[in-house]
Amino acid sequence: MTRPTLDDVAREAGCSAKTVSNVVLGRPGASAATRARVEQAIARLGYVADPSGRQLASGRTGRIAVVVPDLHQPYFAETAERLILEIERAGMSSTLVIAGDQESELRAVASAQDVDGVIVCPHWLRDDLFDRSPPSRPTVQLGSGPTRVFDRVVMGEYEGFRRLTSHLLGQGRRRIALIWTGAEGVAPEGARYEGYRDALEEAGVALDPGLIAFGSDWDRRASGFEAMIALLASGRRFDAVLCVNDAMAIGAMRALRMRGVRVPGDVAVTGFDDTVEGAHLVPSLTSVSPRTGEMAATAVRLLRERVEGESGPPREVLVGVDLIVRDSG
Amino acid sequence: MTRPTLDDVAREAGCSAKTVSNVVLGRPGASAATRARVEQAIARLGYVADPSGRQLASGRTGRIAVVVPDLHQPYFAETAERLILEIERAGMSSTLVIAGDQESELRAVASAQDVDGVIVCPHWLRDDLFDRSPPSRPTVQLGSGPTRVFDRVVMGEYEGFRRLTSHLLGQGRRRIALIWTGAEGVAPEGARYEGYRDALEEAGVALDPGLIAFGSDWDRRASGFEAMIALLASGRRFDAVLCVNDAMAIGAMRALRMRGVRVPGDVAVTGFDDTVEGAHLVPSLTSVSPRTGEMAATAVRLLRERVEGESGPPREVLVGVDLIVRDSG
DNA sequence: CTGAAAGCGCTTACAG
DNA sequence: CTGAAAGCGCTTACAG
Repeated sequence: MTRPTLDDVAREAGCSAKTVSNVVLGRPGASAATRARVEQAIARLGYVADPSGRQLASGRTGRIAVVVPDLHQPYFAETAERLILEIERAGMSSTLVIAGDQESELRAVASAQDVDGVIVCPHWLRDDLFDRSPPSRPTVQLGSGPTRVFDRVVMGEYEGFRRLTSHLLGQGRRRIALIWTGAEGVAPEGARYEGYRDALEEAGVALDPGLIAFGSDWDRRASGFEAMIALLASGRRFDAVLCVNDAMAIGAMRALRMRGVRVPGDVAVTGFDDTVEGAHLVPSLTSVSPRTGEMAATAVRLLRERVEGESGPPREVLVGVDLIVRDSG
Repeated sequence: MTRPTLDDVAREAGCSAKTVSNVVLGRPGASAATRARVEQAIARLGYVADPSGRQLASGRTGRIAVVVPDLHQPYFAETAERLILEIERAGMSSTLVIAGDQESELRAVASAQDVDGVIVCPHWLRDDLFDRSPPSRPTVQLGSGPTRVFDRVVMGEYEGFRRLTSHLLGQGRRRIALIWTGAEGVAPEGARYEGYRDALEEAGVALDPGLIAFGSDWDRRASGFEAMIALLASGRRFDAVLCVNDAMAIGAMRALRMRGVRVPGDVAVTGFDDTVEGAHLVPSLTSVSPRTGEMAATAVRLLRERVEGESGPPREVLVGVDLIVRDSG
């Protein structure tokens, strides 16, 4: 009553193990008649290939590691879900690594074990970390980040922020605040910021640095709340606020509601990520949707190519975004 | 420049592979001197054991499958996160399976491959499904569900609902509605319902079946919304609503806000699960916290015992809950 | 198109 | 306390 092995099937079918292996792997090298005999034997014995033997012999695990900083923030949960389903669709399995700090995030990439490759949604990684501990497996990065050593799938952050800003300007709003992640006083930079800046410039509206508020990002919702409280306390007037992501927008809306500011009447609020949570808020959150399905599929494709031996320099694929106008602005 | 193997280490240390294996596995059977030589050799060569060889030889993968219906509902995302971190703490790795329908949920349990055991948060499973396809690996169930074939870790659902109901009664509320999951007209049953019923009975308040509203549960938030719209449309008076979980409470609050009903002034609202999302709502959601950390740790412990050979009938561990009173009721 | 044999990198009785 | 050998269940050149 022990599990049947490849040899059992071979004996049952009257052929060699090699032939059974060929049939199981769907390879050529088996006449139709032999193939049929093997398939019958497999069905009769209820044979299922043992992954351990296969892994040891082939050097492939058929498994991909997905690395995210956490699962309690909707963006990462939804991204992980997309990736896992996409990996399964590709006939592989996955292992989800939750890397809650820089050390574990680095280890997940530099010491990946028991997987053919890694897809990482980075939070703390920087290029220089890999000088001493290079990735142990082919690695693809999903989402923005400061690293340039892997293949990258990036979302249209510039495009998204530019379109959000233009959309608010189109409503006649002129005092458009920005809720940003990072230390107070460190000037914003990067694609999202440039999209905001360029849209204002195009409309001839001066960018007021006093309208930029910072959240510390230990928790996205909490830091959006914190940033908005600070912005309100500053006494500056504003009629819209662009938040760097949905989670911070949710925190910001909470602060506005507590202070009795009406959304979108007094202030329009926008997010970025198009999370389910934002869609269910009242008022529902205007946001930018990053086409996460396409991003996940692209990340899996790039990684599989690397696993198959693709060398060459790091590649970058830019995936488009969609503006999702809802009730908040 | 190929990876060093156990034999390389043995040669370097001047001993047999078996001894190296003993040292790596932290087993007795190696003098202090030998152990030191082996450890030096390991460090010198940068040896890391290959999981494939280990798996094939030992019959153990060191990996546990975690099965959830999805990751975009906060309860499942947070539960998966807890489990994965707990599994890692136990020195094992995990593979997260997202089973979006009954067939894949059953397959994840009945045809688990390449793992030592399975922890499932069931959504569609029923006992009779396992008559024909029994679990292929030791399996533990986390959360309530209609199955009795595995070890189960269940939360204090009865206690939680009873305490929530008593809490609302203590505020003087008497018309306490219930937002439930399931088909219209199918009488509610189970621990949560009994907690509600018994608390009302204890207070001498008659249970009004007209105050029970049903959501179809294809999406929790959406079905909470749907159920509340129907309840409001029924014209029945109520001053509180107990929702079967946080996600449905979030949908219900959205409906109340849309209709201009004040929370908690006109109607108190409570959830169940204590999700981060509920805590960030305005007004923040009163809920019951299931001690998810303890549940996850218990599930992992039970499963490891089964993997180690524990036989015996299915066990059940009841984990307590905490009442979390916030602003919504 | 198919076979017999070697080998992937470990662990595990079996000896001593 | 340690060694030599067999074996886990596959795949992969090598032959024919």
